[in-house]
Amino acid sequence: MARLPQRFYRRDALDVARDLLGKILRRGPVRLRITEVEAYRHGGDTANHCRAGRTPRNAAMWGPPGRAYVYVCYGLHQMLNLVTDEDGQGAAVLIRAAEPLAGHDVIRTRRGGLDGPALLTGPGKVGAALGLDTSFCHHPLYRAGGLEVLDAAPVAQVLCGPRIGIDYATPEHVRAPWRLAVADNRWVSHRKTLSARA
DNA sequence: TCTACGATCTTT
DNA sequence: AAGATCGTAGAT
Repeated sequence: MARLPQRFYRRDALDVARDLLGKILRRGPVRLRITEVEAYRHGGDTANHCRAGRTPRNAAMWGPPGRAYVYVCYGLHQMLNLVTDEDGQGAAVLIRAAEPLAGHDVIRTRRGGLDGPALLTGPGKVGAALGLDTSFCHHPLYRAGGLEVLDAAPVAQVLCGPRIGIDYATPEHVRAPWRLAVADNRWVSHRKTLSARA
């Protein structure tokens, strides 16, 4: 399948998040099917890294869309985001989980190789599997080479629920069901707090 | 400079 | 239930 064009990302993060489910992340021999995502939206989302304005860390998140925003969490996890919306909005989709399709022999986690069914459920594991670090900030995902996102068949049924680890946000945004996941798939974290979505 | 704190993961 | 582990942001 072809790479997703830049215009795919140039709309609201929640819409992009929904349509990213089932798409393919590729880096070299490694291919991962996206199974769980979170939208960090423009317009006052108090969980969004851009909520307090532009900083050196979040620079890539302000656009242009279709590029990577990677940041370090808890000092050790490399978190992959795909930048969305128009330039200057400060929005992105966090990749929370993925199903390994190819490159199993190359995929690594913090503990070593791919050795169990629970792996790649959690954003830190996705970043490790793709060997990412903050130097991937601004990397264009719609161009050939390095890290790419490929088109694939749409997902039939989607689950949704509140985002994980954002208790610092306002109650409205803590509750917002902006975490989306592929239904009936084992590569999804925090299943208990997900439910059916229209 | 100093300090507090994570869009987490693992082990206990 | 809590420790690991360190870059970032905001305060000083």
